[in-house]
Amino acid sequence: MAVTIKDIAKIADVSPSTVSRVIDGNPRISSETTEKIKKVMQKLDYHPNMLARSLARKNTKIIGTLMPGTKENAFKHPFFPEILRGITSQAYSCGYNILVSSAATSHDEMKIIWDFAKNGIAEGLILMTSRHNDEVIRGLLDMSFPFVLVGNPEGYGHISWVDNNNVEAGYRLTGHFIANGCTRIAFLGLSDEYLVVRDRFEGYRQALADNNLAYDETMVVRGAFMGGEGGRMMEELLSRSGTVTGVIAADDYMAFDAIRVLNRRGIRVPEDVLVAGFNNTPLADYFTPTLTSVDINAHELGEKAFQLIRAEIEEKDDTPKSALVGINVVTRESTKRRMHRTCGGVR
Amino acid sequence: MAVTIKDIAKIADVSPSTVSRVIDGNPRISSETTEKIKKVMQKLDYHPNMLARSLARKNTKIIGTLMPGTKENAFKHPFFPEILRGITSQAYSCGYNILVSSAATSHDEMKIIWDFAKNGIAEGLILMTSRHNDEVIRGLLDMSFPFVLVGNPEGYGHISWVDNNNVEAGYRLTGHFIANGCTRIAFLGLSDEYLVVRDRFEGYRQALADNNLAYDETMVVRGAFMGGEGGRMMEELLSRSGTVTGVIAADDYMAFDAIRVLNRRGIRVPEDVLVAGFNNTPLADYFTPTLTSVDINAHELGEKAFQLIRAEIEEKDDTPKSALVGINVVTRESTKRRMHRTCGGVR
DNA sequence: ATGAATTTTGCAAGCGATTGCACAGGCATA
DNA sequence: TATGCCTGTGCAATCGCTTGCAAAATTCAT
Repeated sequence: MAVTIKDIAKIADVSPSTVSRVIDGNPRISSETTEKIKKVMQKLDYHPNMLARSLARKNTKIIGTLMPGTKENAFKHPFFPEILRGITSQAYSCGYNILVSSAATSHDEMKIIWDFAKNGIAEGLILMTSRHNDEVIRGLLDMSFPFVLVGNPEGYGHISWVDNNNVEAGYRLTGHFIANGCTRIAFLGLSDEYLVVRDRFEGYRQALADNNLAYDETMVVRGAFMGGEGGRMMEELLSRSGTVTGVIAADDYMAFDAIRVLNRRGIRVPEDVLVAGFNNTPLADYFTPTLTSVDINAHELGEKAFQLIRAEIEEKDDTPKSALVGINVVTRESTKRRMHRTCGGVR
Repeated sequence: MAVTIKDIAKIADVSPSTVSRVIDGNPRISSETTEKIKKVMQKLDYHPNMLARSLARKNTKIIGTLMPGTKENAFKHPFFPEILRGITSQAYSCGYNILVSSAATSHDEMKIIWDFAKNGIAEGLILMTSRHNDEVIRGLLDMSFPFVLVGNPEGYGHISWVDNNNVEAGYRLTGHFIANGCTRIAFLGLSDEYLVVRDRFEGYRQALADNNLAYDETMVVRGAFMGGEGGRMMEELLSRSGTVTGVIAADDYMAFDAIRVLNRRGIRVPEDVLVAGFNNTPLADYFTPTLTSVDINAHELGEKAFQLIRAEIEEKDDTPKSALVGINVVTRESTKRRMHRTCGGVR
């Protein structure tokens, strides 16, 4: 088989323990023997067997991750992969490895998490599925298995998490509309399903309030976060009575759909109505008009998540930590106010 | 610590070997003892330690994967994550786990692969970065470490791979144009960097030939596969002399850029020119006009890749295997021929 | 030269499983 | 009763590496 620590020991004429200590960089080994052993390792292209090492040391330097399964068609949203990239890049520079899995059903999801936690292969978990079985979280908590949630921790008690400040995101995007002279701003896609949306909406309300704009329920349309309801919602909005000069959609794709409906009715964006979304999908740059959106810095979300879990594992400090990752409002054509007149609006 | 096989053995009043055999489903254990042991395992919520098991069995049921690093800004392209999903879904149903890593530099990339292969943690590798150091492949081959390449294997000798038939993809897409009455079809984005592109181009040429259309070099514009050169290429094409009635871009994003240039010049798609791309990004459905594109079935690519590597590992048959994954031409507005007149064309 | 103090190294017992082989019973056959 | 053959279990070595503790080698002071 492959070359083992014993082979090295034999050839270098020392004991395996000594070799082991050299691998570990233990200062108790004289520099001569260290040199000698290193040379042998080099020559034989020796790589320590991680499994054996992990077994003996009781640490694997492996973190498990669960990506959203098919149902959430979340992979249409490039931020999950981007989070994953953030995780792996940090992991790499810290000498960790990342185990990924994805499950179609929530039952499988739970099974995977459970295995990761129980079979000793992962030392910690990063959870990035949007909704979790409470049971899973409680289970992990009970066995005090380290994990961090990417997303809003609300309702899960005292756990570690990283997230954007979505209230701020909503607030700042709305502020951008207001700064552009919009006063009749609609919100598309409110739902109870995702906390992100609720928070973004909350930011929207706060911004209105802080700018002395009345909150108008007829400007809010409810609908699923994902699932292509944007068009329907926009139509519903238009069928109502009030004037609309701006539309904030809970997600970029929703905004795209909304814009298409507007165009179909001869309403121009941004000339007549300003529109923006969230998540800053690559699409936003290619759509016509290019879409103003809030970037959530997914890569950083992943990096932070990894840092948190690593800290928890290595420092054996299990008091929950958390981190907020900043957002950027990326302004593009869809909210570019014409200078020569105030925003027109429709109806 | 966690409960071990010995604990189970002690409580069930049998030896660890017997427990081990029950875990393994060994038929030599009587059904009574099996039952008894299973009950104990259940009660203590026992999960075998994968590390120990792997060490003893010399198999880990772990496959390593390398995702493209930042540079290739490949994550803009959702097919990489989609391939990964394909891999993980298959892996899950076969009881395997997937280790992912990503590297920024090709040096790091190589180091990762090397580690995966040498430290005994992965039994096989799925390579999905577009270009590899030949050195890596040769190294893997030399140590006869199982791996499969997602992409064109050309130039690597006799190895396992899965890929689309990109020649066919180009052929069929071009055929679609021709069937719609286009005869002056341009190809945007030819380059030597990626074999995919070369193959797609080859298909384009074959389709022209098979339909008795002359191949015209002035209809081909070279340019980088990724990197936003689509606009520039389209302009270059327009600055040339010939009539153009159709544009095939080597990639969707290129096509989007091209369409924008066309629109800016008052040339309408599809009324004046038909346009299509490859890869069927989600964007294709949202762009105006919606874009005809070739879907590469990334998910299936991933599934197949996993199946291949698994077969190679478990059957210990290291004769290289390969699989082609079918493609679909998804026709959308951008190539929808107006019925009342033939395709106009420009210049 | 001698004993103490300090390095430097080796022994051997794990880590938690697997597995070839031996062994204990039970049963049928001679 | 002895022999042979199953069937079901257990022993103990093994996988490759780590680590507490003790032994050996070296250094230093006296």
